[in-house]
Amino acid sequence: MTPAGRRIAAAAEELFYERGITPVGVDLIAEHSGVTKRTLYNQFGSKDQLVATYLAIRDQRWRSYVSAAVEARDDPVEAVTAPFDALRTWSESNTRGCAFVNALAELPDPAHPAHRVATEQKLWLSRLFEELATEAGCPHPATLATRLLVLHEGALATQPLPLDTLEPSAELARALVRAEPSPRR
Amino acid sequence: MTPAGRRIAAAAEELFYERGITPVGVDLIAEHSGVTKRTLYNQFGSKDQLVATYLAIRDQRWRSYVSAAVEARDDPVEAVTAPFDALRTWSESNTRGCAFVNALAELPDPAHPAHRVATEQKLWLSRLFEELATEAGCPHPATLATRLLVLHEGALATQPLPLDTLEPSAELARALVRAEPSPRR
DNA sequence: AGTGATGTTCACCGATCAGTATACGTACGA
DNA sequence: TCGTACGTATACTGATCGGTGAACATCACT
Repeated sequence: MTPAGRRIAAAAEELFYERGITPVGVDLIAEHSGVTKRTLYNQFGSKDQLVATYLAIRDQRWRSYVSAAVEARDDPVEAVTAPFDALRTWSESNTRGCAFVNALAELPDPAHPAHRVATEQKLWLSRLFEELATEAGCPHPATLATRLLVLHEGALATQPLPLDTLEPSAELARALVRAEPSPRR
Repeated sequence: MTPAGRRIAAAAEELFYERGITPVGVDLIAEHSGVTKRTLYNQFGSKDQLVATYLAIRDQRWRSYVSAAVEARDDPVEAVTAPFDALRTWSESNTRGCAFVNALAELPDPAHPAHRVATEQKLWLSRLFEELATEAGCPHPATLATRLLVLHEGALATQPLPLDTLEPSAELARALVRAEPSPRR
């Protein structure tokens, strides 16, 4: 990606996330990245393609963030709920909720690339939970993974409320992991 | 509300929910309701006001739906998780997720009436869970209510995924209620 | 010296946006 | 019978939308 392309992507990421996709026009993105609209179209071809790139970048950054939190844990049991710890610090600087859920809300067309990216992101987290649960020796990793995914998404979705849901969700998640017998311990 | 006003509101509800708020113009709503744009503005004054009305109507319908499901339960313990049963049938004909979460994704401005409606809807459900938990004799209704709310929103948010999360969420919710000692039983 | 990629400037396209103006019809209640 | 509310019809405003055309500048690499 060229220098101008990177500036465009950075501006698009911030504007799309903070203000939503539909209400943000390509002119605004070009202006914020100090670039002509012509350059934007030379680099990305269309707004839809720029949206897809925006989501892909976000997905990559988020996965790296979660993976780092998981690998920082030595205890395999603690590693299972590490994504909840990552969610706490992540959402401190991402107060507009999940970019993918928001994108799906704005783009009803299932053929839009946003749907593929969003679905794969959630499935990635689900698989991660299942793998971690298996490594921790939990007897029913698939069931546990589904429960943890629901708790994770629920905590994320209730962030804008004047309730503290993140810590209770993480606490319940840890309880669920501990409740399952861990033969390897 | 006049007959024309009702037709406009009905068309707005369907279009806003199915296609999103921003991409649906007032011309389209007027056309779908068989009404002139002039009539639309005579009745609602502005698009923002129409959006607020749309969300208020949806909120009212949803609360009635959940309340009916709760009141249909004789056992107070089963009543606690009745909103999860309501969610199952509700989401069968509402496949685009939560209208309020979607609206927040499109309307970042916290001053928009959509934010107030959405927040109050979630808090209403939270209070409902707490009241039902209290009536069922649960010793920690506030804690349980937060957990049930997170599970509910999580199940709702993961609906578009090719995973069955609704039934596992409801099952876990019932387990949480049963786990708490119920002195009244 | 030549060539292709990157980027700029500026003007432009048709379509759509939210919202308004004016004038006319129709039904109902005082 | 007269006024008022409800609704229609058509035309219009200025702004913004996503996207394009054409000409020109800069730089690196061969």
